[in-house]
Amino acid sequence: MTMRFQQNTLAPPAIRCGSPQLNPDGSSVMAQAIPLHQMSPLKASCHQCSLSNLCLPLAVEENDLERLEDIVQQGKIYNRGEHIFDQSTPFKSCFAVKSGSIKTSIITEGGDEQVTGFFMPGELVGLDSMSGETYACTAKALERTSLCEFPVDKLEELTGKLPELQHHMYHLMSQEIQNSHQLAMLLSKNTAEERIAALLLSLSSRFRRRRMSATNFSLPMPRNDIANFLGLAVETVSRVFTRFQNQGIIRARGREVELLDVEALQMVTRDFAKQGRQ
Amino acid sequence: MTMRFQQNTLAPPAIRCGSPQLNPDGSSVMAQAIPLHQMSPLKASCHQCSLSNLCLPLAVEENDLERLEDIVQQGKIYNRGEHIFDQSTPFKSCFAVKSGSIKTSIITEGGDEQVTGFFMPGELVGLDSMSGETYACTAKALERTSLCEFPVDKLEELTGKLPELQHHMYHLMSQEIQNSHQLAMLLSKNTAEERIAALLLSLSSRFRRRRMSATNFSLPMPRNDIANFLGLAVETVSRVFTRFQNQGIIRARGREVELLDVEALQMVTRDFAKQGRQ
DNA sequence: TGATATACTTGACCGCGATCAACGAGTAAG
DNA sequence: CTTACTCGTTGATCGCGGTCAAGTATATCA
Repeated sequence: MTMRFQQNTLAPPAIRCGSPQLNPDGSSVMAQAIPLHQMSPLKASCHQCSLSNLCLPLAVEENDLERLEDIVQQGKIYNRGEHIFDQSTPFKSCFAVKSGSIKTSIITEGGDEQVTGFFMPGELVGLDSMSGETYACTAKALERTSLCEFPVDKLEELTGKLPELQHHMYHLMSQEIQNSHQLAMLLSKNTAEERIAALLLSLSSRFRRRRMSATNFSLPMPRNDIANFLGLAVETVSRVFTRFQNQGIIRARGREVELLDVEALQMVTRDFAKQGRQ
Repeated sequence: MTMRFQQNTLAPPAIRCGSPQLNPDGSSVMAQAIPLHQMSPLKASCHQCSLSNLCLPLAVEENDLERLEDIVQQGKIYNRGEHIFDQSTPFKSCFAVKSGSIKTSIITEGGDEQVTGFFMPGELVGLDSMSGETYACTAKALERTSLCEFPVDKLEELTGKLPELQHHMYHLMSQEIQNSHQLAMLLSKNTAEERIAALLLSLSSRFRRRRMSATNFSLPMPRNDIANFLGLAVETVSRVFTRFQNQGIIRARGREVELLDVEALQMVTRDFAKQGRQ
């Protein structure tokens, strides 16, 4: 019983061998429909969560789901721009994004920032922090965002009892490493156009996973964060966006993006320019 | 009882808060002294291994060490340049470096390579592969290298029973993520000189951890791999090495390196050029 | 309605580092 | 010894993308 769930990947689906497999049961209820300020101290209900096939419950038997619900604190709401934790916050919990989106970044003592990831509903934040007393990065809500909190001590205890869950944790962390390697690859080998194309495709496939439009979505993050994440200047990001637009590959107005020619985007990411050489 | 072990980090010690803590018992037996072709089907002896305070045994009680020894296949020897696994090899095991060193890299379908890490004695390879059917990268011995093999199915089973070991696995994987983030940061923000200084300091601290000279060592990898890892051209690496040499910061002849002025190297990594601005 | 940010775009310039090319040095095989 | 190879160094040129600068939305708030 091997469950696969690709979290937060940058690699275009075609490259990442075996593109994201979706459980073919369409849960139709959208996560966004959560009533505001649902500060319910009531018991969490992973059972009813529309993301249960993406999030941690994915790896938990129906019978054991209750044990996961016992440890999770559900539904904390963060406003746009709000800090969730930073490098000086004592590490206590991992967070699953329920709705909205967040960014994580490392901030050096020199003051400059490196965005290390964007996290969208169903994805788990904080896996990079499981080796220290404080969080290894800073997390900020990119929009109004709802998070489920998993205290790590409880979580570790539970994974010790549920082999499937433990396996899934290894799985997720391993994938986080792979994503980061992909990012490194992107940063060291690829042009500005290739990087941006890769990001757009990554976002696209992550929207698709949530059964939303894969070609028509709005970017959760400002150009600024895109630039930082991809190791570019904001101006360059802007230029590439307009270049893509002029080529008819995308249509972008502000954060609203429409992918007009996904194939073309994929062509950009694969190194067709370099193919002649090797 | 929290054990800390920094594996394979790129961040200069001063940045990485709380520099690597060493268990103050100096085990003097060198790992290199392993007789060639010791294909011993005999039981492994983590007890006697000089790296037991760096490697997985670090997180296992004296009493339980035997259970770890039960699952490990010890002492496989690989020659310089020899493949250990690649992206098409079915994922089966993680490997601990016993002596020598290896590099891991991703190779795209386009044929170009991105070196994702160098692994030295006491460090665990394969953590990025725990989410797929095959390894996520390609591993190659940089020199004559001896590895201990941990079959993952057995390992997962064991970590389910030994909470300390499970915790340590999370710890290591988390650190792998952090390292990769540090690399991404380096690649997207830092100049050639800063990247190379960071690598030299990283290697230095990893040699120190093994109680070897932190200022006088020989690079396990060719310039080629350094360049690839740091997202630079070989020529640039060469130029920076000679520049550092002319500045009296290092002395390098071939792979033999001597760090003459560690402080200066640290100065290079911190962004003193940028300090005026922010 | 205005004012003050913040986000995004576009243009002009220039520097770091890639690229191309040649060369030196060490090693192995004949 | 030559030949062929890999590895490392150094020089000359050029282009991508960073930087600086100005201008244009789009917000938020008094």
